[in-house]
Amino acid sequence: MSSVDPGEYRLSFFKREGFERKKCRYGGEYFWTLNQNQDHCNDAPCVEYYFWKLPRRRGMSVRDARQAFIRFFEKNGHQPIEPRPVVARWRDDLYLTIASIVVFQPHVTSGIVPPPANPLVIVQPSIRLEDIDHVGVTLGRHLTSFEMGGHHAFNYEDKRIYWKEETVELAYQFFTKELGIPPEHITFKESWWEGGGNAGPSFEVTVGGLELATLVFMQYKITERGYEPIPLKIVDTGYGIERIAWFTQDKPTAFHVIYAELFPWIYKALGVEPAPQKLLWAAARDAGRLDPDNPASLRQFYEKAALDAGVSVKEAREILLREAAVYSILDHTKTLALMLADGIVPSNSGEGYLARLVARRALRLITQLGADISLSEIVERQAKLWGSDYYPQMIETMDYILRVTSLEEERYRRSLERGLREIERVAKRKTVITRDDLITLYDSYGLTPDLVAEAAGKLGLRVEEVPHNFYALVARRHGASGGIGRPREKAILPADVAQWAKGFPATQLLFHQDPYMREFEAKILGVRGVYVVLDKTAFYPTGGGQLHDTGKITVCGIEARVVRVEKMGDVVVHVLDRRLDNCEGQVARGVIDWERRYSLMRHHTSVHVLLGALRRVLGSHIWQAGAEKTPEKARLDVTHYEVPSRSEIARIERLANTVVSSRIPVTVSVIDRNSAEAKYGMRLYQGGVPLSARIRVVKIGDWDVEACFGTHVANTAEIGAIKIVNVEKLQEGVVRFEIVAGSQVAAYARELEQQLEEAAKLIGGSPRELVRRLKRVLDDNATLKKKMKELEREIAQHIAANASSRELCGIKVYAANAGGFTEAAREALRMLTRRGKSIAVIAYKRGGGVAVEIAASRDLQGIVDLRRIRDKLATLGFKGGGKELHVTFYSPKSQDTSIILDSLTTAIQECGD
RNA sequence: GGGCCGGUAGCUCAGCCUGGAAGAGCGCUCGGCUUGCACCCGAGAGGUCCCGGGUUCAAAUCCCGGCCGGUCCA
Repeated sequence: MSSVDPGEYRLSFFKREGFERKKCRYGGEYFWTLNQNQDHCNDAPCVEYYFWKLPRRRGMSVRDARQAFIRFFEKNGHQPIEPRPVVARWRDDLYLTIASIVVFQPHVTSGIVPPPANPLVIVQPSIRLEDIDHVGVTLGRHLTSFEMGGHHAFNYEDKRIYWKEETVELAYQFFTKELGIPPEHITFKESWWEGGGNAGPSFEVTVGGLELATLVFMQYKITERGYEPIPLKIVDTGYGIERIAWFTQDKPTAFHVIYAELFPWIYKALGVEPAPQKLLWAAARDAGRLDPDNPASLRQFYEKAALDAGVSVKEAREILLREAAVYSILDHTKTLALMLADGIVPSNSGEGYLARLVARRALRLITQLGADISLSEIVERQAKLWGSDYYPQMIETMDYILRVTSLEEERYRRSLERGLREIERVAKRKTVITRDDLITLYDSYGLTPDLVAEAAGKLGLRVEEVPHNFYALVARRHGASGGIGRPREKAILPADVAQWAKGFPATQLLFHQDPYMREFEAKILGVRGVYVVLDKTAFYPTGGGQLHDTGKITVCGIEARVVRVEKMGDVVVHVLDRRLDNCEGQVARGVIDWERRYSLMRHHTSVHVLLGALRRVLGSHIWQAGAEKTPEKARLDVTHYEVPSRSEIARIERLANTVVSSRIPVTVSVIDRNSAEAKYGMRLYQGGVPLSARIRVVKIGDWDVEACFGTHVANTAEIGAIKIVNVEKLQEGVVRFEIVAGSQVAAYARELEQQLEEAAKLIGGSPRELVRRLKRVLDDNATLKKKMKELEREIAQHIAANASSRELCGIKVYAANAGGFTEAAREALRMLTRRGKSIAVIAYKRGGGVAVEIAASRDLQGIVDLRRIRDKLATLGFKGGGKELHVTFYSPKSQDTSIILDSLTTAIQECGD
């Protein structure tokens, strides 16, 4: 922000109440206050925390603060809205809900969908992991999960709700009346907010050194030309619920307030002695000024706390870091419980990785403290605590939460073991662990430098000093990112065609009016080569994971095949196998390939049925991660933490088929988005979120309901049958189910039959006897293998026994020809050199030529060097080499082996000592 | 989605850097010792060195591609 018009912040509210605009003597920001003597902005890092000294309402818990917030704004004309999950599944550019406004982006903020209420109030659990390293160290300024209270107003050009004046006044009323803060202690600091392509002026509301709220006025769009006003002006406020609770209590850190119920217990569970109150308070007052990224600031922080508390700096640092670890564990376990309760499956990519990251951090901290408690035990406490407060889903999904947490613990334990073995391996080779080693150990095994140092110390290894920018160095190894967020669909039509198609009115979708329509007549609106746009169509375009229809279009005496159908916005584009020039304006007759379409419909409905079955058998964390329906089969990728067992798969299949035989009607309705969400929740959005005010809802009785564009059968009975034909792990946290339905079940069975028959034919016998025959063949194979081995051994013995031998300088020299028995040759070499003082030469055929392998008994180590006969063999056309006691040579020409053997023994004699 | 690490006996792994006769411990089988045991002693069986290609006289080892797992990061 370079030059904001000061007028943006000049409110008549300030004038009326007597606020003055001043400039902070430290940070230089402008702020508004009633206190004529105030010369600072009242915000960290310009002042230390002193809110404990202010008169104010006392003793609010997080729950109290949340309720007070909602009730105050409800009283002032706002409608309370239920919070959304912390997993932002409706966003393709974000994994987690990081603020209350995220709930309304992009559908409401873009103006397409009206807000569920206006104005509204919401307390939205939010997760931000950017500052995860600072959690605890700053004694409460940073949290990975927090509740963001927001009162939002959406001002349309023709409908104004409220804007800056009312927003600031509401905040002022809330803080003075609800929290009892003396007006002269409230500071409104001028600021500028940007995010998600929008921008606007904002006020930060600070009291006693603590920022309690931010009031944002979204009014610009950020473009290449700069800021442009947007028609929809949005009041976006964020009140820190946890901070408000902390503010009202005389507690040194936010954690003492948020986790009051867990407090004595967590120290005992972790085996940590709580920090002395004096030190804690000394640190707490100064914590607002701490810049945890700055080593100098950290040093000062500990020095000051030590001085104030009268302890050594070393002691202060140790105690406070241990405290920070306890706080972080509290923070991370709550965040993990939140993530898991909303259905995240930990994995190595996507939002799953974020859950694993949080779990890993907590586990490492537990390890660091040397505590003897399982992560799941702490997570269970958190889930019980918060589940009975604002997050009932934690209770509902408790089994899943605990199951997955202990799986993560197990995983952590295993990779820790793996890493420690790696350190041992390094220890064998060298005595110092370098910085590069540290980075590799962290990057490949997840071992943090302190864990390495501890393990290395035990092994007597020296560890190089950890670079201050360690994590930056790790990041540097990872190079450029592959793009943020979830992958987007790529272009399917040539750019010029896509552009052309946009010029037509929305195509009337006959397949939605009647999915059973096979033939129709429509007017040709436009033709561009093989691309055709009609005023209405029964041809389904690829979308929602369902493949397009095929068929034919007859017009002006031409019959053309429809080979592909795509959707560009609201316009359906038919791709033909020939050009339809000069047919524009004519009425065309379309006929779709019904077999294909019906198969697609059955598969599509089957996928919805399957999803319902998966949720019931595997749990409510099951979300669609991808789907594709073709005429041959359908596949559904879902989030799950392991490949389901055979019995689970059987249960899923049985349940799905029960739904088929229950003859459940499939109903489709296009309804207002807010009421659909209110009725069915986020579950609706399995295959992505359409950006529209009304959504198409496909409902299968009480079994499943999804927002869906596809064509469906009218009753589950039409599916006929569902067969799961394949289940596999697609990637960590995602399992793929492949199914066939309807007549494809028969096709699948026929294919299996054919395979059985083919196998039976190969093996001899009928399909019925296949298993029995196969067992026999495998047994035979094993016996044969064994016999072969014995035979090789016997041949080896034979070769060894028949080897010519002569004695040279007290060393026996054997020579033999092994023909084509390579393995036997090796074995014979071993036999002949086992007794000592012996050398064996064996020739055998290999490829088109002849190989010679020479070995000496181990007791000749240092006495003979077989490599010295290399020159001699080279004259015979051999190449090769080896070690002192074992050499191999090869000649591509077939040679008389007896001559070679003879000359070799001579050579050995010549070389012999 | 990308970087890094890994895949060798039923299990846990060594060997790979520096190419040259496939290894250890546990488990298994048999024998001995023992009233019994997570005891001890001896012998033995057990291998697609992940898959495919390349380099080489020679590849578990080096190079390329793929599959699978781990880990860090988007």
